[in-house]
Amino acid sequence: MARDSYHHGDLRNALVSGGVDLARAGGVAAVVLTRLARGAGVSPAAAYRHFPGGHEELLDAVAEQARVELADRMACGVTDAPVSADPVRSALWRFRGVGRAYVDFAVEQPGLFELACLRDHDLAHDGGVDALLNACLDELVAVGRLPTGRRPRTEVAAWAAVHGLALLLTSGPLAALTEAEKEAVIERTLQVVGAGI
Amino acid sequence: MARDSYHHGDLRNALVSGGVDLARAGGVAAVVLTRLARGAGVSPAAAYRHFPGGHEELLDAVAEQARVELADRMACGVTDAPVSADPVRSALWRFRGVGRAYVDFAVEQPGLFELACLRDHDLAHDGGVDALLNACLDELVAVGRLPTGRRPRTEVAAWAAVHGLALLLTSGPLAALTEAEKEAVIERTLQVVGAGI
DNA sequence: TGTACATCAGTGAACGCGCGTTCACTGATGTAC
DNA sequence: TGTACATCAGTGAACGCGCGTTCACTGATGTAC
Repeated sequence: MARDSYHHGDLRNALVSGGVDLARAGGVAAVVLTRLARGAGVSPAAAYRHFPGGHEELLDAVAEQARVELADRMACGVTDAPVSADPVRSALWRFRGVGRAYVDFAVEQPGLFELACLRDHDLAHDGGVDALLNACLDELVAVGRLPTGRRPRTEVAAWAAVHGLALLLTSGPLAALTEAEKEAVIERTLQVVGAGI
Repeated sequence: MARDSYHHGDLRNALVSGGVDLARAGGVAAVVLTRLARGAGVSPAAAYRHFPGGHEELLDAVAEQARVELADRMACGVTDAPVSADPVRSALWRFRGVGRAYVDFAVEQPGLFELACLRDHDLAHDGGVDALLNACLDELVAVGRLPTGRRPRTEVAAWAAVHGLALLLTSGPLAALTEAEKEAVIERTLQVVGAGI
């Protein structure tokens, strides 16, 4: 954190990764520019040289990083899914894995998850949440599990279910549930979505 | 708003309903104690006589009111649902109606919806969101549409779907959708949930 | 190879805003006698 | 029926905190000549 020379050398990255740490611990509200600068051993004004847009721009950068971590986690959920001889089963496992990863990330990193949901009004970026989800659904169409006619907007339905579940579990009425109960409601929700598409 | 006598007479109610108005317009962030008192024609300190817990207690009261409005709306969604000769179809329409009302409320009153979701960690209150939803699911069991074994935690799955959808539509990436597209994603989501339970 | 100078990354101190909260005090109300 | 007094609902002014943001200024870096 502290530095030797007058110039920091990599302040922008230091601020973003410090912001991720703050977000991990306390969500959006914890990502305070002043505290962040102090954490990097720098005066508050120094941050403005790297983020001309001030706090908002800094928050966007941290949120983007959070989104990358979420997407990574979801990609793992797909990769690590069991593989069956039956391509339909395999596709369902992957679809399930991507949803499961979304919820798991939210439960394990509620602060980062909150950031990831922030100001993400751009649906078009590749490699993001929706791209991964869409790939799974496309595969379900390809293997014949999901009729083409029902493909449109199915990604929204699936996303809504895991998104809502994530919020109910982290910042909602289900936050007080035991681990076992959380596990059970996650399973049931994924089951309903898997059966309903 | 302005008053004639030195004593207001009904300040507590005036503050709560003023809070609802502010929330309707700007969500939680708009429910500012100072502004609220000014709106009621009263000094800020006066509010503390009716809400010893200060801002937090006031917010709780406003949130409770928002929850009542949401529950009313959901009750209408059940009441106004089409009735069929087939009890299974009727039960499904009512189930669908309750979810639809939840999402509609969120879309039409995003500010109030935000309040309603705030600090509602009490699942046990009757007449609330979960009570209405549970009643619909119990009916689906009664008419034989939902096997008893699958009844547990199904209310969470259904809630999660409409809750997530509501948030994606109001404060999420789907906020920019056209009315027609919103309508379509709501329909598809309700369809998936209805089919999946 | 050294020197002048533009440029860039920092300092540190302070400002300002919004908001929740407090405090000593006052105006009205109602009740005991 | 009137009067003293406790009680309660208000006033208004100010405090304090947290935080984003700004400004004049300084320390380091690198490049032209």
